[in-house]
Amino acid sequence: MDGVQLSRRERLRAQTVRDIKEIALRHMAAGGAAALSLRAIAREMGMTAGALYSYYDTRDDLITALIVDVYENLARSLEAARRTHPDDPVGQLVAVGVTYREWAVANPPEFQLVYGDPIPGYQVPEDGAELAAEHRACGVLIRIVAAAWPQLAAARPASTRPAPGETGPGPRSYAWSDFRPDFAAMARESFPDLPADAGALSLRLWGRLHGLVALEVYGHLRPQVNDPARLYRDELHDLCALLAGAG
Amino acid sequence: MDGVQLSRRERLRAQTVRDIKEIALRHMAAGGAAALSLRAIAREMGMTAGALYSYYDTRDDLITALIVDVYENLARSLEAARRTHPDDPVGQLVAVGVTYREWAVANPPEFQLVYGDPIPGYQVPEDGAELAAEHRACGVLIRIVAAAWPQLAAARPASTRPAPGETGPGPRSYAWSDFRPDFAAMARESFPDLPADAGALSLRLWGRLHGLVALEVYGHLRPQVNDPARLYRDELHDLCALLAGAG
DNA sequence: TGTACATCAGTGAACGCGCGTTCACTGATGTAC
DNA sequence: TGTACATCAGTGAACGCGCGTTCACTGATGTAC
Repeated sequence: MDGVQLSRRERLRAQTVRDIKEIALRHMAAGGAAALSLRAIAREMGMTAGALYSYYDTRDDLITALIVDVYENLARSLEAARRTHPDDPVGQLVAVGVTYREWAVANPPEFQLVYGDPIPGYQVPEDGAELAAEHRACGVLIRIVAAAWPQLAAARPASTRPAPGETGPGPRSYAWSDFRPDFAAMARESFPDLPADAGALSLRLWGRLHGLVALEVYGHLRPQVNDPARLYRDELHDLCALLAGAG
Repeated sequence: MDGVQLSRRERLRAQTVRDIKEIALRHMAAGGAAALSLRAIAREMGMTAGALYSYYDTRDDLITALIVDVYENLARSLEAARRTHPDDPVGQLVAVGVTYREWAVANPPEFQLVYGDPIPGYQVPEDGAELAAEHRACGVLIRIVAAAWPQLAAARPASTRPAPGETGPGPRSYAWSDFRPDFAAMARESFPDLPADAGALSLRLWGRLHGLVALEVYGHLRPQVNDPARLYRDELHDLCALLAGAG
């Protein structure tokens, strides 16, 4: 596949790693992220629990590998969705939004793992691997906002919608110093001239996508509405109005 | 307090129940909802694990009691916030939104318990107590939307913002049959003439409030932005534009 | 091609731990006369 | 006011369970000559 010749042993090993991860995610689907158990995985693989220690030094190492994997799959899906609408930020946002929801609904354990409760006893590794993976997923929205920004800036003087009525003065502008250095660096690396307001807008868009999706995945929408997807579609629709600069 | 004379035994018992719940919530703050353990609670209370069985028949009973408690505290807080701005739906929405975030940020374990991962092994009771409690919290938003609806309906012909550009035709209207009977009943009990579109709008507003709050509570905003509260404030601001009918 | 050696995935048993739950019991609190 | 009895919160020990991790080992796969 990737041109590197693998020995029989290496191929088996890679396959076993894939199996371990796949089973781990499946188990989480049933019992939540806290139900991730080395012994249970080994049992389903027909191995001894101790055997897993030739693949991961510790339970936390497995969890970290899963989390990084999940972020990367998500980022890949979102980026693919974005690319289906070249030169059309609004279309991109709809595609990414729909993909975000569909991914979450189709893979609840993955969603829980990265956006849900922290796993009891799990320590986030200090090498920042998780953070980098998360930023990659977030970068998709930044690219969309960056593409839309010229029109947006032209359509309205301030960077966000002006204040209606009695809710006080409109929001002030952001500066890049309002963001963490890692995040600012990630955004400005690809788009050196991007204003900080675009970063803020990206995060807010992320929040809007996330809200209904999180509620649905955790079962807080189904007891109320028959078709959560429709609600989400309507929401995406309004959200595009914000991006299109059409008031 | 409530006029009923309690025996010494009954007072002690009520106090113990309060202690149990308080300790349980505190433990969840440290280890997530999965870290809730009868033995750990008993240990901190200076009791034997078995002693807890004079208060709750089973671990799940304790969890149910906690969940209902949390929903009721939340609903009380939100309703109090709403009442600080009589006859001003936009002000109410801001107050409720701010309160929702502040409650979540101040009480992560409570937030996790009701909006986070399901607890491993926990079975939702069939008496619907949880659902009723959740509807109570949701009802606050419905009351706000209901109060704002006359102006909203006057400001725009369709119930939601018209479609900008190429995102297809605008959203269709909702009917109450699009919602679950319990939810529809809850909404129409207080507001018999409320159109179904108002129910949809309430849920969407809830989603918007929830998105940034969930991201923040689970640590997905702090690595990016210095002041998540400001982002949320800006978001609330736009959200009010939607409610005020000002396009 | 065959032999000697190194690698290493996996075994099986053990470790110490915390868990929810049950059960016979003790002893203080409350009640009826 | 005192006595006899009922209630019931809490004890302490035990149950069977699953967990992460370690360790000496076996035996198949791979490598060097």
